[in-house]
Amino acid sequence: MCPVRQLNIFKQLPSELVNAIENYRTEQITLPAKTFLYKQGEEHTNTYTLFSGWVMLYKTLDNGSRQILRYALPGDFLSFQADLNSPINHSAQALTECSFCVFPRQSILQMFDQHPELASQIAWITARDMSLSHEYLVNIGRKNAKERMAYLFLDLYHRLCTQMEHQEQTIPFPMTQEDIADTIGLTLVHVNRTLRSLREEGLIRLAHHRLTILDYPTLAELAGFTRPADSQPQPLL
Amino acid sequence: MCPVRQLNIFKQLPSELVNAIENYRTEQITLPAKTFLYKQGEEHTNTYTLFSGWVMLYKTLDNGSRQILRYALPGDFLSFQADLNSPINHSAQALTECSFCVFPRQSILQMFDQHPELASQIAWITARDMSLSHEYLVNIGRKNAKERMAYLFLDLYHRLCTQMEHQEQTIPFPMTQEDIADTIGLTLVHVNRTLRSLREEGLIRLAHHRLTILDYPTLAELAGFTRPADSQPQPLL
DNA sequence: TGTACTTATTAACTTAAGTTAAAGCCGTTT
DNA sequence: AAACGGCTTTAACTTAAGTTAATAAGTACA
Repeated sequence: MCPVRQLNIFKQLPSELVNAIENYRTEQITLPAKTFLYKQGEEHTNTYTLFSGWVMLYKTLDNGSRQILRYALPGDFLSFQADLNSPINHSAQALTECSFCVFPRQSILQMFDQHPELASQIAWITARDMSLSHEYLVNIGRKNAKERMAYLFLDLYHRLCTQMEHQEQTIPFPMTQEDIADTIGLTLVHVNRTLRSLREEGLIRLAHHRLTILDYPTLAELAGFTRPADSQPQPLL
Repeated sequence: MCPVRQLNIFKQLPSELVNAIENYRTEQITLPAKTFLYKQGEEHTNTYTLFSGWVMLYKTLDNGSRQILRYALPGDFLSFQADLNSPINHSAQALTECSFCVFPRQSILQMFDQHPELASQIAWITARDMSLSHEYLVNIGRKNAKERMAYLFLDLYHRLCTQMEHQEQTIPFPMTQEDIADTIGLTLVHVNRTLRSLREEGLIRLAHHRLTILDYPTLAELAGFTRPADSQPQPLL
């Protein structure tokens, strides 16, 4: 049984409701790093919540290039899309070993039926993801290489800290420089150059898949990063 | 009373439900072109559905630049954000004269209470907007100027056609070249150059705020545009 | 019907980021 | 510990897009 209680999606629900949900059959699965949870173009019948590990979500273009849409962290809700009957429009690939709770469409349908509060939680979560997606639009559309990278680092740093009560300046960083490039709309080579420059200015340290924020204020100023309001799920309206 | 029945958000609801909703007090307002529905940083207590006209939604950066997030077309749902208690994180400005249905937070709260199906409609709509936002991330992050512009034109063309049973190759185009620039992450001057090039290749005509698609297949190929599945609201799960 | 303002157009020049290519590094496997 | 593969780093060169600036064309309204 999946430890449902700690997931974002269920965090603010009254506990008798959570108990009810735990009684639905939900499967828990584990994936090794680099494997796919699902691939763009597949039919999908499940939705997932990420329980542990990092997942990257991306779209692939006809010309073979890739745009990473989002890094999913523990608690995030995956594979929810407007048209559940169409093939899924992006891929989800594990960056580290990951575990998920699986909700077959049928279970969700039943849960919605019996506990309509859930739908408003889903709306809430989708709206929060939307807001993140808008931030990244601004980031890619209107900032230069250093600013984009600083923003990416701070966003991940913050999302991880709020998720995990994690309070160091160092976070795990499982992505490669190519992943960074495909996230912020640059090339691998330019990411490397920019990284060097941030390093030489003493703003960050990034090595062996660990990122350290050395000068938070300067980095935040550079990124145009304003600490997001601490966003716990809450009654929608 | 707002002609609620035709709005996206209510389209698939059973008609006795729509009747119930029409009984809530909803105000209808009209705004002239170039005025604001709301501005980034304001507290907001209403949500809106756009009934007629075009609205642009954008974020403003500290350095004064602007990233347009989305053009809202008739039927779209506005000002819904994850944290309804925080100041709104973007601005909404009318591009043409617009009319809206206003739903005070209190009305929505009541409606949700009595008709939980509404929440899943909201989730559906938010997920659809999310998908559009992802498309634009790909567009800005991984395409060159001509491709981005071709994509923007085709997206608007399609969204307008599905909305309005509009079946010409010419659509109204109320934005300036500066607006285009702030949508696809380019400068005004480069937009003008790119526009000329598309015009010289006989792909489009754009003048006096009207856009004509002259060579759809070539434009679609260039943009990497695949016609989105006709996305009518539908039962969520 | 002219004046004022906003939008569009073009040219000349600069620069940030892309491309290609070659080494070097690191972790894993045998 | 050698050999392999995937990452990272750097350099040299190219180019797409940015900048600045000047002119022209629309549009609104007094």
